[in-house]
Amino acid sequence: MAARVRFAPSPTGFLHIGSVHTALFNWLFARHEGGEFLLRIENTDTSREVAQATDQIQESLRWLGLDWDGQVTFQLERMVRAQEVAKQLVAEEKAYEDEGATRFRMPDEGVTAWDDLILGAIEYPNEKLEDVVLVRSDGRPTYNFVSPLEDLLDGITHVIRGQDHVSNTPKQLQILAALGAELPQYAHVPLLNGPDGKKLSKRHGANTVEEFRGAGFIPEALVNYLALLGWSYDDHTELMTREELIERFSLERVGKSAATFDYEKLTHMNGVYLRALPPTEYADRLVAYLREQGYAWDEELVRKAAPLVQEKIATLGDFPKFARFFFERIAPEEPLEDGAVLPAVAETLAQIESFDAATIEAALRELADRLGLKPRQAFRPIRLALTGSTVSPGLFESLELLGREESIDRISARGSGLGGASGSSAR
RNA sequence: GCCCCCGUCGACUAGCGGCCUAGGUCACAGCCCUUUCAAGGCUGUAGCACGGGUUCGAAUCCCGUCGGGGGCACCA
Repeated sequence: MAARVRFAPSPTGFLHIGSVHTALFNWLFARHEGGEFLLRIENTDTSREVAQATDQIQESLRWLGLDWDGQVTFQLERMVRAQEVAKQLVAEEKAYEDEGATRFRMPDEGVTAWDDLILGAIEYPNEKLEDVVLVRSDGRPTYNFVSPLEDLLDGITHVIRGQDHVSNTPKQLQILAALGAELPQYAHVPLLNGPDGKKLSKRHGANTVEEFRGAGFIPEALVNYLALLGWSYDDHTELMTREELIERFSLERVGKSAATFDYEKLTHMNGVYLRALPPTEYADRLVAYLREQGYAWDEELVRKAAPLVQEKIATLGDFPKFARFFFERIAPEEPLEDGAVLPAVAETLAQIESFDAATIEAALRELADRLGLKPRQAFRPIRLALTGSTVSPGLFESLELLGREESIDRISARGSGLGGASGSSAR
């Protein structure tokens, strides 16, 4: 039988990165096995918020490239079916009515055991199993009942989920057994922690797919990084394409212990992916990102600036700060302690025949040499006057892009009203 | 409190009894390159939680301790 797995998020807000992690493992497993990856929404009502969250989840998965098979299913649609099954269980005396609710009769001797594909053999003493509520007194079935029931209905062969579900497993196993179901295999993947070892939360930084997207991470980097949390291919391979991940993924190589989400490593990897992009595609992504983020900067100028920053920034989100000076004048972040060279620079720039990076560089180096200045001494004030910062893209390329007139303007205007923005503004 | 799971550098991990004076990556430090910042190159700091066993031999197997996480709802 072909493998069939499912990702079953509850529609509460945005998709959390921890959920994405288990979704990814499900997806990689399904694709590797040539099986199916189902998307099931565990909704318990049909409010507007749920509808929005449902759309959001799908949008996030699409952005990540985690495509699912078949139609999205909703837990709520299975409510009546679940109630019927509960009645059947009562009729068979495997469950009983209790103050209006339906409870499952758990065995109180022996152990419930299963061979977890990741954790290995696990035994759970049945005496610790409570008679869980199957259906609430208001008629709504509970998670621990519907979830395994839906797995049965959907023909799920492998339940791949977070380790926070291991103690639910014996309960669900008992319910499934009472239903006469063929039991699925279970694989509990390690949880993700924040840098402080605690559960990943708001204060650790980006948390949801949307936040990572907004911060300028790109999906292939995020997917690659996430795959490496709790799974590894060998002792040295880290950069892998989507296809390589699918080809190499296996549950046998998934680790048992929780992993700490390291934003710095993700950022580094994102930079690696960004730099490896063909220039045109890099520009495309940058343009799309800036548009998404609400920047109204001139697209042609963004495309021209793109190659100047590609080698420099690790996330698309760094672009606005790093390259804003291309779009508006910026007051120097620190005083020009030695701006004496500037008039000579302006003059030089006015005189050179062609205003391209190579010519500019040659002329300015010659100027610095003539003034007996080291390159870094001579160029620092120029960079500051031009970009407002001591950190920027290549100086000569930036001058070329800015153009002769604007460059000279900025260099001459220093001290006199610099900071008055011109051109289009952001947000 | 009870139950379950986990425990290799600061972080992610390789290691499934001898190949380990423990390898790779991020971070960190130094050097090189360099118009700044990155990138890149080279070098380095840093780890088998602890204590008992088993074995000729243990990071690898067993037990205990300690530590961490998860769960114990008419939440999902």
